[in-house]
Amino acid sequence: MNIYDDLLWRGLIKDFSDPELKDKLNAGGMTFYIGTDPTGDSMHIGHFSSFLIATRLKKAGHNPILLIGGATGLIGDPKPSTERPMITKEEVNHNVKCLSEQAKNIFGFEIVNNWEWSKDINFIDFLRDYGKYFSVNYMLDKDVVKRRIDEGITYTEFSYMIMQALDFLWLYEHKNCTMQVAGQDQWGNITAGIELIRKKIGKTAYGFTMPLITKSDGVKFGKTEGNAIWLDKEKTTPYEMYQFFINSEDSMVIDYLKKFTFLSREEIENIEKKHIEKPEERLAHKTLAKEVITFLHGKDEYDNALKISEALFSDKIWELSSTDIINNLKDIQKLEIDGSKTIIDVLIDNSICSSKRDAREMVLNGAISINNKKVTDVTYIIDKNSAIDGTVILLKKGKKNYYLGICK
RNA sequence: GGAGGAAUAGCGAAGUGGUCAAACGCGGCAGACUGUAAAUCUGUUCCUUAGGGUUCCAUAGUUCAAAUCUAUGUUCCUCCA
Repeated sequence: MNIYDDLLWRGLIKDFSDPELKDKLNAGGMTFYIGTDPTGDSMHIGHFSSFLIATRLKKAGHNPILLIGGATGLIGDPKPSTERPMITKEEVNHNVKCLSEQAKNIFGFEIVNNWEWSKDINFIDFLRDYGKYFSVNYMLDKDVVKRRIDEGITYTEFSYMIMQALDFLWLYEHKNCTMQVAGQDQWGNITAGIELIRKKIGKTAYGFTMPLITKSDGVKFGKTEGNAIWLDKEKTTPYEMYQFFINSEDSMVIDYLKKFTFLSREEIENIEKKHIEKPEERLAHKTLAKEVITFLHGKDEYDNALKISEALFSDKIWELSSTDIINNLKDIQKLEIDGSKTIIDVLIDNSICSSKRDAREMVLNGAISINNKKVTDVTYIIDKNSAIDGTVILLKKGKKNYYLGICK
């Protein structure tokens, strides 16, 4: 299967700048870029899917460049809802450094920073050399701007698309970069770049976007309990990531396999068949977790995540000794246990519950287990006596949240 | 610069002097059923030493009593120039 058909089958193509691009994609040999702004110090699962497209294209013989927006990150891409809070220059620099390193480790692409060519453009030149190519009418017609007309948009964010357009132009001129790939929310910015290149130097550039990955209710994919799933294993442990994927909705899991893994069409269709026959075995979920974690963190981390998950969710754990537990569960969240405390205090001190009222409610609801036994007594004392072998306390909140306490 | 309007819990949105810790919806969390899925049903969602305490943009006031009235300020929106 050629790359275009493969991307199409995986549902990774949303907007497409030019029908000609299809043949160009299949021919290979294009230099293209994919960008991200340094809004945080780690990429999350949302970046992952789009960067994987770059890997797919690379495998098809294209040449990827990764752009980190050290300049555009200082301005802020307009969100559909509200103005972004500005982040400090120090923070941006820090994030640029973290993201560059992370991207290099995971994907190994050439990395550029648009600060390099944006920093010396002065305001007058900006207006004369670039502003002149954009009519306000054209800019107002962009979806991101339109959606902000009622809410309000500052001149700063309004200007963002020009900055991104000049990135594309610069890369075209200096790196022979002829294509830009991004998420669907970037479509307006991509076309602005294509327009600028056409008007200013009379060349044709290309671009396409991938659709936003959502859950079945339309909510953006990639968050759990309000937190993003980060690619940095210090921020989201492989175990947490395993749990995230294993809990994917049945109705979406095949779609995720297409978008997050390199498995072939035959392999995925085969898994889909088994998934439909025996959904309770969750083969698709397990494969998804395995593929992604192995790609990001390697086989050892995956094996460990799998081992923890199987231990916690199969009751095998109760056959293990305290030493085994400590060695095997290194990724689950730790509890501070010193001396003896009531269960309420333990829940609050470890931010498992937000207040005493909340903690008491959890206990009374039967949501809290210590070493797999439900605790419904709010005065229950946690100390060595309640620990396995006098050292290990495994606390569970709800069905899926485990915490490990070690008594010394 | 001028004229109007708005600001309520994570979000949306009721409430226009006491019966308001503030209806309702969404979201979150938990329980039941399951397969660590979805759907459904139930409970819960400011803090608490369970007596109460602190809230409705901010500050100052009126009142026995303020989310609700007054003044000033802040922010946002609409229209006019």
